Amino acid sequence: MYISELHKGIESEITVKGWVTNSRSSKGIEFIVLRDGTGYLQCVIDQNNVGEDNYNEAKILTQESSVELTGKIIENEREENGLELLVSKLLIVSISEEFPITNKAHGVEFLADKRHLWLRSKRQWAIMKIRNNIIYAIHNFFQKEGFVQTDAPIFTANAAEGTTTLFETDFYDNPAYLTQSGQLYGEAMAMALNKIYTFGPTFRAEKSKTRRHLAEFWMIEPEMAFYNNEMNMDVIEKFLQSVISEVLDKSKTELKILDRDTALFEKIIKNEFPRITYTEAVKILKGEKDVNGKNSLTTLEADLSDLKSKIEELKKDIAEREKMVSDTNIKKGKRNFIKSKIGQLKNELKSTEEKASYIPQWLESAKNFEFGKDLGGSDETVLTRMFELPIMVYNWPHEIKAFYMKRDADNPDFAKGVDVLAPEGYGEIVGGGERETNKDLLIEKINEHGLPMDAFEWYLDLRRFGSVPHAGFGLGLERLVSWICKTQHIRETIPFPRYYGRLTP
RNA sequence: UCUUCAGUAGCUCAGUUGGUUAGAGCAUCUGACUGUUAAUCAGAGGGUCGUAGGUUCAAGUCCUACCUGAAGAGCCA
Repeated sequence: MYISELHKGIESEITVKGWVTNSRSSKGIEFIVLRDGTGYLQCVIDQNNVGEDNYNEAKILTQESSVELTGKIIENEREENGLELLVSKLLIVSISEEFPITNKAHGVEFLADKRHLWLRSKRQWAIMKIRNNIIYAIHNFFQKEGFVQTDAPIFTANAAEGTTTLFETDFYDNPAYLTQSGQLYGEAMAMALNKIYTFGPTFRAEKSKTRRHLAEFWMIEPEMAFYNNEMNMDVIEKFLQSVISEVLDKSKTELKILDRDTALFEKIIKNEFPRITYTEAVKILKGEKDVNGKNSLTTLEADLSDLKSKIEELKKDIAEREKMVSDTNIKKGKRNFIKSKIGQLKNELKSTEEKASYIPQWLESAKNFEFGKDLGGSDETVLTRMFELPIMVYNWPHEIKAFYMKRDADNPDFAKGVDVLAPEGYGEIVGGGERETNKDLLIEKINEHGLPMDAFEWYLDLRRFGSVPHAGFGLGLERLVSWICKTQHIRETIPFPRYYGRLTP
């Protein structure tokens, strides 16, 4: 029986198969926390119940040893899931060698090296389950809305946007690149199937070293025929609300394990997202325009002074606890507990100081933002800080957007693109817009970007044969997972992350 | 690519102004304990201080270069 189904078997005799994730012992009694991939369960091995042979076997169980345990399921309020297994029989499947990942703290590099084992830990388990639910919710939404899922190729002859670095491979003695977007192919398929979406891996060879970047990530790219950018934004909003609402519903346990506050999500699924133009966004960023009485520059300054007082508090707290540790009368266990708390506080202090040190730079960068430029990571953080919900920034200067973005006839300097910025500093999770339908403008743009025209002949065909207005967007799956799970780094959101400097395991 | 910080036991870290034989917790092993929740208690083993040079009577500690990692910027989803 799977641990997730045990509530059906209370008071009955069942067998669970899994791995020992933690064990504690006392004389004549062993407590084992078993995980089977579907959940966690405390199992009690009492010498009086299992007999001496089984009990002696239980004593040699190491972390991650695999076992089959038979016994009676009983209710126990002290446990997280309210259940406990009174073991009557123990069968060892395999005794594990010393497991490198313990229940204590580990550094990021060590965990990344041991990713294949790290995935077994509770937090990673919860993230992977949420990732799965997000993927399911995405398909669910599009399928219900009548979209057809199609696939774009991974090998491509050239760049879609030309600006970013590509991974080059050898394709039968010719250079080929790993795709950085399936969008152009999505457009072709939308002309054949109307509303479509692609769901596949994409690759960017940028040497980005931030907590928001991966070299290999999964992207969802819907494309809709006969849609303009306003309709596109409506879809994005409905889509994100639908996914979040489904995750809220299905991933309660996992969100709790991650200690994720879901109040924000409740608001998101009930309220329209603010839509602001790039021009407005710049004004807000520079502090020239307030949002609900809030000014970006003063908000940032207030954040800074909050951080500073937090730093003082932490320092005081640490000093007090260090005094407690130096007391010789204190019990060893208590002292270790305080020591580990001090370690935690020191880490918190370090990251708070780091954060505080960046704010003045962010302030400068916000104040001096040059109209016409793309929003940087810090600008996005400042901007989203002004709103509670995700925000949609639309109508961007056409020069900083891709060649296929539709020019706004009323404001020729702008293109009908839209970016969705996630709250809490998670940045851009969606980028999209309406596509250019004017073939001559497209040709002009392709030349401007210095792209090889012959590689885009097929794309221009889409404008030659029954061209229609159409729009779409791209969602970075890992960015969404990262935000929903509130992870420290995007590398926790994919089973085996690939990023600058990381190719194994 | 740039800026800042870091690299000491299997893991997480401490190591004061350069000064005796390099320290703790966890993990491992041995023992104690009949309801533990990161269990606790007693004991044991475990080190090329990232690498290479240099300064010095003396370097984990100071200097230089390189390697690796982290955070941020740039670029982006």
